[in-house]
Amino acid sequence: MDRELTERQQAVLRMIVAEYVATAVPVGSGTIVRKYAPGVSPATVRNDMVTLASAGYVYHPHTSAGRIPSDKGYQYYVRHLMQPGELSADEKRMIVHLFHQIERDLGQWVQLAATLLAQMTGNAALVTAPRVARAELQHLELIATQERSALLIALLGEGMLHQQLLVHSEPLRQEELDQIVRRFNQTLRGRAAEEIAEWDGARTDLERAVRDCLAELMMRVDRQAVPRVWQAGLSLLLAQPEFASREKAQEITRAFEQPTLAVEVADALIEYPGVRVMIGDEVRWSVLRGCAVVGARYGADRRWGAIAVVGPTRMRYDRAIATIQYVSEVMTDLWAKLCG
Amino acid sequence: MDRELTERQQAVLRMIVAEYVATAVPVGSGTIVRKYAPGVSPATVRNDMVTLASAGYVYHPHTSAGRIPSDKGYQYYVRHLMQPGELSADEKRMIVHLFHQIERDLGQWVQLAATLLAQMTGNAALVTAPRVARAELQHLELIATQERSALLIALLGEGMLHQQLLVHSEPLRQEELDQIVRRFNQTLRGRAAEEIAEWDGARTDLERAVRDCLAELMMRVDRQAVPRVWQAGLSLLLAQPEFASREKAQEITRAFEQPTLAVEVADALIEYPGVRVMIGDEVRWSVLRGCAVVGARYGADRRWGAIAVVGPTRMRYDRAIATIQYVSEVMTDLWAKLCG
DNA sequence: ATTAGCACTCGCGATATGTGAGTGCTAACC
DNA sequence: GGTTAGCACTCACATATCGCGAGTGCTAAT
Repeated sequence: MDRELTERQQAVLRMIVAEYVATAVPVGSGTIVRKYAPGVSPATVRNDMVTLASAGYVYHPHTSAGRIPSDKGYQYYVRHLMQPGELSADEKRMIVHLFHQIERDLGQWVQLAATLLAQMTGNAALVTAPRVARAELQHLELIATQERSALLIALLGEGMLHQQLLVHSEPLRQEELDQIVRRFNQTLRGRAAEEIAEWDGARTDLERAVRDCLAELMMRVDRQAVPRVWQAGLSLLLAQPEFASREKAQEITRAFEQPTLAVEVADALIEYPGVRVMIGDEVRWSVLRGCAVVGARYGADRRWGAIAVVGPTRMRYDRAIATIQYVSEVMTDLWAKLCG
Repeated sequence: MDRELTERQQAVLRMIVAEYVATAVPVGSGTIVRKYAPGVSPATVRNDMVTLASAGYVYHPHTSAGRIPSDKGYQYYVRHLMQPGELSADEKRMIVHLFHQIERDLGQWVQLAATLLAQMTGNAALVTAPRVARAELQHLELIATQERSALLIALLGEGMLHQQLLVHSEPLRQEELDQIVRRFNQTLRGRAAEEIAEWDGARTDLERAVRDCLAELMMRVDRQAVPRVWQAGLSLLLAQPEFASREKAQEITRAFEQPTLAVEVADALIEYPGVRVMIGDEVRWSVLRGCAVVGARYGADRRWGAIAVVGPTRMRYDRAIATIQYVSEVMTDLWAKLCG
């Protein structure tokens, strides 16, 4: 069953994938001959198709229809047949330009990445902000807002700001807070949530309150499996014939509404370097049944975020891979520049 | 044409709206008699229906179908016929509880509002973070991150944090930055972007760089018509029969993907106090054709955010209004507590 | 190994038909 | 005058039927 494919069988599979990705219509032997391989007879192509079908690379929805690549067929295509795509110089310029335009606004470029990926690939995109396994304090600030309350701001190891309200029983003075901030920053830099919670260097009630508030914030960040998530391009997905039926459309929309999905996808992508392609049963999330995911991590050190394109298995893999590859590189560079 | 409706005609309109909202099926005279008004004959109801139809409150899709409320009919219903709904004590408790659970995480409760509104009304929800017409500096912070770059953090009048990267030609020392921060906070508190840009109190290159960076950030906030926007419940909308067709589904999905929509809706809601109901042609955004919007502002002073429920005109208006009413109150209280 | 020939399959769109919920109208009724 | 029974009429919707044609699988010839 699983014996080697001949040259021509591989070519036929490649053609079937290319044609089906482009048209979403089952590909018949006639179409192949007409468009791709003049000089061979349809019957010959049909014979190869039978081989491909019995090996599980293609199938037909019913007897008198053309062939459709199976998940296994797409996997084989991506691994052995596809010639790697490359973004045009113009596109690369545009990407770099867009990212550098908003270079200074840390919050926005993750959202830009999602929009960009969606537009360039014609599919939906998921992007998560970088996350560390364990939050470490990088810098603390306290701002008095009302008489007895202050805003506690923590810059954590992953380079993101987090905030929490601190309410105290006594009136607060900004100078007092500044002093505490200075001491805490000197002493607690690089510490994790538990270490801060157990730290016994707090001398006053207020210091203890700040310590507890900070520890609580960091524990929340640790616990919270939901870093900030961006997505884009759901409407592009709904335009694909795969999601023409109402159930499918609702299913995918619901899937995109739960932020946990993006987080789980990101967790998988963060494990290894490089672009990862998941097709069919390789996509382990049941809500994404029938979808393919192309993604990669970005960032550095142990601070990784993830970018991904989600679409039907009938997808321009070459383009998706090239886009993910390039955007993740640009973001990694930018990230290095931004937070050392 | 526009003469007063009789008691019974009003009752019939109310029944048509109630039944159509519940079932989404055109309402016939038989159904009305069977379910709501035993003792009257279908012919009588039909006569009233003719009156309602010629006054423009109802119509039928074709001759031999039941009646459907028109936009005008819904408007009349909301203004004259509907008995105001009220959330149950349990629901109120739940809302307050959920908001207080995350009370201290300023970033999350706007998102919670969206999810909550969507779930409680069965429609999509839009929520914008509070926004001021003109950004005013409340507090500044600078954190050295790399040798020549620092993170500039500004707490602005609307109570939200904004950040921007500051890159300098000379190495930066945190103590130096702290001094600048102290001076800037004393001098520039309450100032707007232009005032800061024109401020000539900066003495060193670094101070000038900080001033320019801060002014740039605040101008960006001013310029940027896009405050942070949350949405939820799109999948609930797609489950409604109004969006069963592919075009409708794509149209509404695309509408929700552009953040400008939420901003424009919010701008309209911020103008007046109280719950606002927009139906049919009262909804001025073409992408929301055929939709109704129930929304209100929240916050205080000149710092308003907006919450809104977006659904088909066939909507449980009583419930939507009660929910918006209550949630906006809770959020306004919370807001007052959080940022004075 | 390749190809021409051919009978066969079956989804799809077009057409026809029956059904029934619901209407509008008229005339009788209270 | 408002209300109601009676009745012919309308029209979307569901179901059944049918022809078309793209595409297959098999066989036998090259």
